[in-house]
Amino acid sequence: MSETLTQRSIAKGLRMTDQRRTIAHVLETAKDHPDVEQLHARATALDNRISIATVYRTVKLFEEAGLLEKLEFGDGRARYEDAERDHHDHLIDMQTGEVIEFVDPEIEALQERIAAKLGYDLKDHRLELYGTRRKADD
Amino acid sequence: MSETLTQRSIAKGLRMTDQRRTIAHVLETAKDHPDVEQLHARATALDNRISIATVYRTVKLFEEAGLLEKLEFGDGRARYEDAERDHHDHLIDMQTGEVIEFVDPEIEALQERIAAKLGYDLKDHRLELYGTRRKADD
DNA sequence: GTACTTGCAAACTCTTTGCCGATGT
DNA sequence: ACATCGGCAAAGAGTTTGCAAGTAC
Repeated sequence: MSETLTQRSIAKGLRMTDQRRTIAHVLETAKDHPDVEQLHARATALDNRISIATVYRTVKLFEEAGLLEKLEFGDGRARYEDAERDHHDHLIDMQTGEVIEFVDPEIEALQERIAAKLGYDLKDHRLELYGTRRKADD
Repeated sequence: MSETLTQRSIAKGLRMTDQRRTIAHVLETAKDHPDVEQLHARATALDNRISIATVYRTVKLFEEAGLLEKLEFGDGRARYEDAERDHHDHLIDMQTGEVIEFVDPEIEALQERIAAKLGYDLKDHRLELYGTRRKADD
């Protein structure tokens, strides 16, 4: 489970090219939540034979293989993170765009409880929870 | 507080045109979470002098006036709902796109607690919480 | 009357795709 | 060798914007 993204890609039967290896490396070493343009910039810095189309194709490929998780925080750009990392959720500051990761056991239970109340089986559905909190609202 | 969107728009000093009135009416009577294209279709059915550009401009205007809340559920389309409605959160079925509204006091407390733990003052920031739950993952 | 609003079409941003030469296995 | 991949440029989807005519106040 602590294999590299490249190793897991190969294990999934994906063909490993220089471009994919570089993109995988960028993803693995990213400590933030880069969007595709940022991934491309970082990948190109390591190897300039990588087009943005390839970055899009690669992240989609990895996502469909279950290696990456796609995150969409409402700014119109998709972000990706390693699906093998420990589970956590995200809190977004809508003013600054800052992304805060956190883990809270309650939210896990909460999602399960709400899903159960609504008759959703989490084995069959992937659910995402969107909670909004306004500045001075209730 | 139970005024119509049109009334609240006027109260905010916005100029009230036929188009805006119609769009406001569509928003008010919507029981689902229509995207801009759906809003335009419904508005046009009532008055065909409304272009999609005006729908985009109007929802943005209303949002900036604090009358509407913009929802982005990761499908690339923005949705809007009346900001004066009772507070609630959303759970999205990522397979079907179904949007489920719910209220849970715990999630409110949770957001406040996490924000406090991270040193965020909810008076100054609008925070959104994204919780992901995979089908067979933990 | 004047500043604001609208429709239209063009522009813009993010993402996907067709074509064809290049590459992995 | 052969299927697959990648670069490029064009196309798509959703959204924004410049402009000139129209409207609210």
